[in-house]
Amino acid sequence: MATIYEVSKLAGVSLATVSRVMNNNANVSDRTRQKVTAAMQELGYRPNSIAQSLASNCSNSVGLLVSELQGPFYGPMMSGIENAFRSQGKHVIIAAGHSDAQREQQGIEFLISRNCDALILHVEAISDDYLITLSKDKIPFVLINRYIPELADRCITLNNQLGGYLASKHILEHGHKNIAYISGPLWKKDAQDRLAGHKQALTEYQLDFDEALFYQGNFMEDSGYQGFKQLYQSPKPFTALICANDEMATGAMAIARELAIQLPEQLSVIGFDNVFFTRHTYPKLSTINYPIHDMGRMAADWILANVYNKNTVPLQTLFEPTLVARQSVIAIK
Amino acid sequence: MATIYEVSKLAGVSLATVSRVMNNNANVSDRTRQKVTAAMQELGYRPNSIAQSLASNCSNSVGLLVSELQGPFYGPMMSGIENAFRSQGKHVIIAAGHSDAQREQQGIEFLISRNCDALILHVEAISDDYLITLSKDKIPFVLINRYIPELADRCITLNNQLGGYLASKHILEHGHKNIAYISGPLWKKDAQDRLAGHKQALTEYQLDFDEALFYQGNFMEDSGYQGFKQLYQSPKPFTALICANDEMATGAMAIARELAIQLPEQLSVIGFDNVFFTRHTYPKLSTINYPIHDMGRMAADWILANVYNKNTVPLQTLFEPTLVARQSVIAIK
DNA sequence: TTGAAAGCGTTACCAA
DNA sequence: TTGGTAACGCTTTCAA
Repeated sequence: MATIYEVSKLAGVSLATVSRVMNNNANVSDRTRQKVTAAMQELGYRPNSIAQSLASNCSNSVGLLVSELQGPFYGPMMSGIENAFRSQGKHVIIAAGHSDAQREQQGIEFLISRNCDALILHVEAISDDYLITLSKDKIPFVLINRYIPELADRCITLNNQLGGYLASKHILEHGHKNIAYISGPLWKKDAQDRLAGHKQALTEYQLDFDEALFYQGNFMEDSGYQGFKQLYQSPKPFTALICANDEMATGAMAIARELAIQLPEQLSVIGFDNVFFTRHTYPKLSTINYPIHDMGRMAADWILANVYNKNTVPLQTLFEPTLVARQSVIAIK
Repeated sequence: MATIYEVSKLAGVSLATVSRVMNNNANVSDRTRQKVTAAMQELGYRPNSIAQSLASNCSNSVGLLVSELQGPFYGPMMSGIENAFRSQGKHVIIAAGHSDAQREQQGIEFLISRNCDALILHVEAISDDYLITLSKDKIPFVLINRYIPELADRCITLNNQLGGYLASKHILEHGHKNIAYISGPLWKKDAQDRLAGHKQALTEYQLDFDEALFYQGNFMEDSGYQGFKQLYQSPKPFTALICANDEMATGAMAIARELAIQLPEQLSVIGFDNVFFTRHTYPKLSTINYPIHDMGRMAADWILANVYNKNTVPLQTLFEPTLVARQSVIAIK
């Protein structure tokens, strides 16, 4: 591989000059620039990005930590992020944290050891304290789907409470009064907020929240399955079910069908997230849109602006969910 | 950040010695090793991986090019790969090629410019010739889901023909005789092979392949939808539908339902790939399992063995599909 | 506008 | 078993 040294020799200029035309930075005369460019072409020169990183103290890489590489939620987020960075010549290094505090921490350390210029973190289990401490290090990072007051400006979040409210309101508007709710694990802030939104809507409609119609799941399909089974066995009847995410809604629909419940005639169901497979369920699942792709893009923009000093779109940290009404919610008879 | 130099000073040894204990390579006396380790600890020393890369001419990074970061297929593959590498201290840089020749090529060049030690490529549009030429460069790579005779030892593939055969046989065993087929784009080898397997099964059952019951889709959901619509309008009746992947099967099921066709009573459907959402369809989709996670892992193992000289599991390049019988295929009445 | 030279933080070779 | 020192391929002052 040709080096900058060979280019400079062939072009009859100094290293510094070659470096300048590469970064088309300083003032280089047209004539010189041409000579250098020609030499590069002739040698098929490609700058060594590692050497550039070492000399400039900038690796042009950003670390991305997600809970899972698979599953419907993170794909669109990664996609938005990769896109934004690649067009700017930055690359993204991925790691999975598996919603486990220790593995998340290992992931972060791994990414740091890779000399990333910045981090995008979708972490769930790691403590606020750890992140606050981390923010005192020199490595910049942005948080997706997590709000820590001390780090407010780098938290890109969804208004989960509003989402929960919209879901419940949609159900309530269809005349349902006996509504079951399967939540996410309540140690997670988003699960809490979605539930809070639900309660808010209930209050608005002068309905009481009924513990007997509540089940705490873990955001995974199977807990929707188990949750529904349990709720169904309770003496309380209900005509609608709100699930705090689409995966649990899918699990619930599966068991409902096994129990020979007609959907949506006998039971209206609504999910949350609007992952792509909600289009594949039958009936098509009504849900709340989580603009995760855009939020990923925004995280990338934040870093482009704050770390790489690029001009980007105006930064935004709070995103709004919207209702996606499909066919799984119908008016009560 | 502490450097190796400060460590050497604090420990009272040379740079070389510190480097040795880091790579716990050469013969270092216990006493010296201890001193150095203590010094590292005291300074909170972390090696600079960029400098290591430059000096050792090894970036410890491998590039991963997939068609899409989102969608159900690539997640499990990326997951298998990331896992295998991280446990070995390698990191993976991702890029998307979007099934477009030019973007795939740009992706490869981008990854090369990042000084990856090796590449894992899931490319569809780029030509064999390009890849053969690339193989003459010094950068090693392995191909997933693509077979090029000249590069046979680095092609990790599925026996797609067998898969197509299994799918059709499953349908045939249930007594169906009028079978429609929605294929992938036939410029893709996997689409061809799956179709060939279908024809093979047909022959075995002494049935003719009927052009009127064939539609060429593009592996995307909507082409399943459109394909079914068209097939259904043709005068030929059919009792079973084979789709060359699960996404198209989902699209087909959606329109079938719109047309008030009872599934699976009036129409049996089988897909291909066994992506996770096949569990969410109704009826649950029978399909052919594509062990993409394992194949990703194997690609990683190949690189670990051939590029990083690690001992791994025995290498395997050809994988076998298996039938996953669920509820979308029933015997003809 | 250009060049010389000192880094950047390691590894790896050659001596001792 | 250790140390000295030249790479690795660039960027970035500082001078000219």
